[in-house]
Formats: sequence, structure tokens, C-alpha cells
Amino acid sequence: MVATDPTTLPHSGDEDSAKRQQIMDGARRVFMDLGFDGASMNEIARAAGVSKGTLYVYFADKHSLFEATVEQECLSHGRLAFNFDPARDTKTTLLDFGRAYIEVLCRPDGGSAVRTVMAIAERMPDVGRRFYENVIALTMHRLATYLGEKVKRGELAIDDCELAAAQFTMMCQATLFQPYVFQVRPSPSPAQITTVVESATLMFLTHYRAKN
Amino acid sequence: MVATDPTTLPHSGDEDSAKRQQIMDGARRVFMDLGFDGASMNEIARAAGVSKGTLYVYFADKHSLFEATVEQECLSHGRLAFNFDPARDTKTTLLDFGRAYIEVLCRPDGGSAVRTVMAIAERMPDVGRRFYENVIALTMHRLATYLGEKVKRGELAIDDCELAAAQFTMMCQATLFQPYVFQVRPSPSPAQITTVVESATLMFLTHYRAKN
Amino acid sequence: MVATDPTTLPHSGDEDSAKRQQIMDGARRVFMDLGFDGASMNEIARAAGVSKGTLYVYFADKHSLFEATVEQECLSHGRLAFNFDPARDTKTTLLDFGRAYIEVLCRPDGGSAVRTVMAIAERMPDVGRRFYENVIALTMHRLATYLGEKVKRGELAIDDCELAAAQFTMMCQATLFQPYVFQVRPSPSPAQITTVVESATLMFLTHYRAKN
Amino acid sequence: MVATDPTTLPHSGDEDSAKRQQIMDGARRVFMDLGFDGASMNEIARAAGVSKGTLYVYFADKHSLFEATVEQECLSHGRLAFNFDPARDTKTTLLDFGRAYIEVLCRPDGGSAVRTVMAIAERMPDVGRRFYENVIALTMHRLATYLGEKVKRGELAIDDCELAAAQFTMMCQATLFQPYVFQVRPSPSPAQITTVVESATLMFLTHYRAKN
DNA sequence: CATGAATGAGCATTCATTCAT
DNA sequence: TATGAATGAATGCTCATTCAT
Repeated sequence: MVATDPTTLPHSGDEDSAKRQQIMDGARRVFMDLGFDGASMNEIARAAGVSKGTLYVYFADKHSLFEATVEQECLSHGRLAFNFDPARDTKTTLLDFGRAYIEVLCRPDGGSAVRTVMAIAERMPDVGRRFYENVIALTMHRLATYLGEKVKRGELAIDDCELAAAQFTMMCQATLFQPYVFQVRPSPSPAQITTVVESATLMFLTHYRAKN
Repeated sequence: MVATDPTTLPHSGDEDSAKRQQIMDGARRVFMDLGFDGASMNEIARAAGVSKGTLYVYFADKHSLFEATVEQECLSHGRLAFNFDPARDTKTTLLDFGRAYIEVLCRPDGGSAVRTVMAIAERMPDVGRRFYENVIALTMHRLATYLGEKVKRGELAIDDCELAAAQFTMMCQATLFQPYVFQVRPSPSPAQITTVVESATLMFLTHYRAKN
Repeated sequence: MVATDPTTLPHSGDEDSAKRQQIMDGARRVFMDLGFDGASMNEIARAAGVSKGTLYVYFADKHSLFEATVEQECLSHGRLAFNFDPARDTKTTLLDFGRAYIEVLCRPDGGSAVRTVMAIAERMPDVGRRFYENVIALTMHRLATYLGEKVKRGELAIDDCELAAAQFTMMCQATLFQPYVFQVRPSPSPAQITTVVESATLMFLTHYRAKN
Repeated sequence: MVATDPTTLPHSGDEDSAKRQQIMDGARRVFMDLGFDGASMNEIARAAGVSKGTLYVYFADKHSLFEATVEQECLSHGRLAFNFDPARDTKTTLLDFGRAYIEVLCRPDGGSAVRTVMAIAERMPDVGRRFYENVIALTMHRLATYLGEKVKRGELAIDDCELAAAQFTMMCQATLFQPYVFQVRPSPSPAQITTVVESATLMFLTHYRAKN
């Protein structure tokens, strides 16, 4: 019998073993709930369903585990595929993107990641920077590229597409993200999201639609 | 024996004794720099120039001290007086407000407060909520009230002034606050702030200016 | 009432507070019994009759506590005053010194110190070197100086007094120190010590007495 | 099923299987370098080139492995054949023995064994005792026997040959072994050894040569 | 009231040992 | 038999909190 099933080959140099993933899943939950300092390795071990010692078989220390956790969070966010087909209608694209974006951001774990990483950014600037670049800036840059395409096509008149992209994503958050992240209100409903995103889209297009 | 002589009971009922204030000043610096978990009572005592024991004379525990510190931060933010004189020109008012707002938010300590409170909001929802309401919502509500005045005067056409106020403050943050809070870039320069706030004001007025 | 009693002023910059001494006493017992690695800070705290935290008020870490303990052991050994009055009869001096030296070396704690420091010398060469120089070399050097005086007086004919001093102290250990330090036999009796030291003295003088 | 084929039962009753020896070789290096407490089973497994689990196939626990290691060290020391041919010239024999003895004792691994076993002797008296008897006492006893032979032949006049043997071996160590074992100086050079051993031999013979 | 020495529960981390494969 | 992943008790150390002075 040949061991073709990767789960039978625990983790020798295997960055993606099932156990490793299991640990990171537990760690993500605990880190995102309690923050880096608030999370204890004991609790992470319990949440991951492994012993404390096993944590250290897969990760050198708490710091490394945290970085790996954030890194994976980045990747999973980066994989979020918004539909930025340049051929697609601008208004629909913005509405769809805005709604999807806010839904991700205000989903229980979305806000926690922002919270957790922002909290530690002063002491771990690299972690903060990578998260910003891979999660926040990346998405805004994709939107900016889409907007640039629309400018080329003469549909939009935008001078600074990166700024415009940021303006749109920020506006979509209005009245939604901050109350959520400060625990004032739970995740917004789809209807609330739609209202805010429609208003943002309208203002955005009113201003940036090419006048010809 | 009635405590009529206030000098014998340094702070009973005296919420604002000099010593208490001295402690909170030290605590604010340490908490905002290192976060709740990262701050140690030792360091706070040193920063405040008192002994560790004295901390516990004025505050029951670390948690209470933190709450009091955030509360005071709220008050000092709430005292920030933006000029919302309804007689003042809308564009000028928005430009001035936007610039002042971003300058406060992106000032070294401004961001730290947001970061520190946001970080702990999951574990101390009350602290998060009070901060949101007294710092963030309060300012937006004042802006909303001003905008409502302008609507009454027929200068602006806004359906939901709270949403509009949020949209404006969020747009002003575009490309500025997030890189700053994630330690990607230092505090923005006045020129950068002006550029972004002008763009936000322009878009805002383009959309919400009454067409009559 | 003025605090003239140093025990009432715990340890602010006080290298010799009673508490510090109490900790070092406990630490010495545990370190000498179990060695550096075998000793746990918990056990030391118990032996010293203080809490674990208190250990760290007076010593930065286990390593520092160990060094301080060995250093003090050095000092107390260095203070041992053997009578090396040059006017004194050579034979009597050697007999007295030899007996006293072996008694110190083979006293329960004397051997433990040698054992403990020798054991760690590879990983803490500084500790080993200082112990050797302050305890072992110092005593031999004092003896060498005495022998040199006797050479000047024409009583002894020695070419290399340091070597001669080492030969004498080593010979005095014959059949006594090694069985003791390897736990084969308990501390030797005064009678056993006398026998060995007399034999050593006799051989030493037979060889090194000036022939004139 | 009878285990007649030794290859199917690697070591049952086979105290000296190649694997067992391989483990002990690795263990000896690690134990002698780092001491009992400082050595980890992980490191030993790595040094021996086997897995950690295999260690426990051949040895019940760390303690047993250590004992076996020391035992073997004893045997290999005991096998050291010094030339004690009674017909041989006394002075030459002592010079040769002394030099060989010090060279073994002060060879990097010689001192480590003494150090390692001495360090643990308080906690493992049996290990200490066996090492003393098989390594130290054995050699001295062989020398004592040789000396006794010379006494019989009328060449030496010694009352207590065991004491005399101990005196000689101790004198040979003078100025050499202690600085080496306390990490004050590296292994002595052959020239240094010769000087010290010659001096010891001279004093020894001066004293113990039969006067007839 | 103000102090700071003392406390001990809690933390991250290590390591001898076990066991399914 | 040989493996190495997994375990969890034990370690060195920190820090919020207490309390005698």
C-alpha cells in the first residue's frame, strides 16, 4: 500500500498538513476573538483540539503562529473574486462589489481580523503592513484598475483612480462598519447594506460619470 | 465622624483630584501605546510617577482604570469644537471640518485611541460602545445636524443626513486613515489631507447640492 | 523613629538586604544539592521561604541567581584564613594547612560547590574560571607565597613554588577527596585526614627540604 | 515460534547489537558535552542517527541510557592498559604511566566524563560509585599492585601502597587537571605534562626509594 | 493616604515519554 | 522493529493585586 493520501504523511516539511491546518483554524478563532495578547496557547490548543505541545511541533512560537494565521487570512481574503469584468455595466459592478465587500467586512470574522491586526500593528508593523497590502489595498487596487478601464472607455472621468476606489469603498462602509466593529450593532442586514451601497454608488457615479 | 474636611480624604467623591488625573494621564499614554493587554500596571505607575499601590487607591483594578481612561479620552474628543455655525458657507465648513477631523484622527494619539478601543471592543463591548457613541457618532451627528440645517435652508438636498454625514467623514479618510492605522505610512501631511478632503467635499456637494 | 535598622529598608539598591541573603541561602542549598539544571526556581523559592515572584525582585533570572550564589561561595572560601605566618615552623604550618584545607573541601558543602561549578563549567566558563581563581588558585597561591618565603630563608629548596604548592594540596587529597565527591565514602574522619596529610607533609619535606 | 534467527529480534538478550551501540555512541557524546540534565533525548536521537522512539526500544528511559553510557565509559577506561610489568624500571614506568594517565584525564572527553559523573553523583550515587571504582580506583589499584611488587623486590619502601598510588596520581595532576576541568586553560601540552610528571616522579622516588 | 515588597496564578515554552502505524 | 507525531507535566518567568508599614 502506497501512502498517496497526504493526510497519512503528517507534516515532514509539509506546510499544509491537515494537523497544521487544524491548528491554524483553532488559532484563528481564538486570536480573532481575543487578540494576540488575550489569546493563550492553552486556549488555542483547546480550540484546535490538540495538545499544547503539538502547537510547537508545527509552529516555532506564538508569534509565528499568529503571523501564519494572519497570512492565511490574507490569502483567503485575496482569493475573494469580485467580478471586475471591464465589459460589465459600471453601476451593476459597483453595486455588486460594494455589497459583497461590506458583507465580507462585516461578517463576524471579517471585522475581527481587521480589529486584531489593527490592534497589533504598532508592535508588529510587518504584520500590519502585509495585512493592509494583501487585504485592503489589494481589493482597492483591483477596483481602481477596473475604474481605469472605464475611464479609457470614456464612461468615467476620473483623475486619480486609486483615490476614487478608496472613496467608494469608504463610502460603502458609512454607518455600517464602525458601529459593527465597535460592537454597537451586529452585522448589518442585506437590506441595510443595499441602501448604503446604492447611495454610495449613486453619489460616485453622479460625480465621476463622464459628461460628454 | 463626618468627613467634612476634604483634605483628610484625598479623593472620596472627588473624582477629579490632581493625583487621580495624574494617574489617568500616565495610563492614557501607556494604554494608547501598548493596548490594554500590552500595558502593565508597573509601567503605568512609572509613567504616572506614582507607586503601584497608589493606582489601587484610586482605581479598583486595571479594568476600571482603562475604562476611566477611555471615558476621559471620549470627553476630550467630544470637547473638540468644530465650527458648525449654520450661517457659515457649506463648502468652507466641510473643508475645514474634514481637514480638522482627519488631522485629529491621524494624529499619533488619535489613531492609537481608535486602535486601542477597537481592539478591546469584543471583550469590553461597553467600552467600545461608549467610545463609538461619544467620539465617532457624536461628531457625525453634529455634522448631520449642520447638514439638516442646510437642507432646511434649501442649500442641500439630502434625504438621510446621518448617512450623508457618515459618507462625508468616511470619504475624507480615503487613502489616509487605513495606511496610517496599519502602520504602512506615517501621519499624512496637511497637503495630502487637503487634496483628499477637497475631493470628498467636491463629490459630496456635486451630489447633495440642491438643484433648484 | 528613624529607620536605622537596615532590615527595615528592604532592598532599594541594597545588594545585601536580609531578604536577598535569605534567597541566596536557599538557592545555595538547592543549587549545591541538585546542580544548576536540577534546581528549579520553585524549589529554590520554597527552600528560601519566599514566593517565586520574590526571587525575581532580587535577581534578574536563574542564571544571575546562580552566579551570585557561586560568587558568594567564592568569597566565603576566600575569607578562610590559613595561618601562613612565615615565622612559623614549616612542618606545623603544612600539617595545619593540609588538615584545614581537606576539612573544608570534604565538608558536605565544600564538595558540592566544587561539583556544582565543575559540572557547569563547560556551559558557563566565566563561572568556572572565577571559582577556580578565587577558591582553588587563590589558596594555592597563598601557600606558594609562604613556600617562597621559606626558600628565601634557606629552609626549603624549591624551584617552582606554584607547582610545589599544587603538589602539596593535591597530595593531601589522596584517597580522600575523590571517594567523597563521587559519593563512595562520606566525609573523612579527622584521623583519616591526619594520616594522609602527615604522609604528604613528610614526602613534601623529604623532597623539598634544603640540603645544606 | 522460537527466535532462533537473531536478525528478527534485533536485540532481545543481545546487549550489544549494532543499533544499541550506535545509540550509546551518540548518547555518550551528548551526555559528556551537556551533562545529564542538559542533554535532551531529542539531541541524543539526532546524534545517534535514530528516531526518538528507537531510543526507548533499547533503553527504558533516559536514566537507564545514562547509566549504560557511563558503564561503557567505565569499561573503555578500564581497558586502558598501562604497562605495569614488574620487571620494568620503576622510574620509566612511573613516568610513562603518569604521562599517559594525565593525557587521558585531560583529553577533551576524559575531563567531560569526570565532570559529568561527578555532577550527578549526589543524585545517582550508584553511578558515581561505579565510575569511581571502575575508572579511578581501578587504575590506582593497578598502580598500587605494581608498587607492592617493587616493595617485595626491595626497590621501594612503602607502607601503604594504595595511599602511595593515590599520592602519585594526584601529584601528576598538579597545576594541570583543575585549570583544565574548570575551563581556565585548555588541555595541557605534552611538554607541560612531562614537566609535572617528572617532578612528581622525582619526589615520589626520593621519598619512597628503599634506603639500603 | 502612599508606598513598594511580596504574592501566586498564569503565561509561553520544553521535553521525557507513549503509541499508532 | 522503527518511526515521529502527539502528549502533558514541569519549567522559567511575568504581572495584577494585596498589605504591612
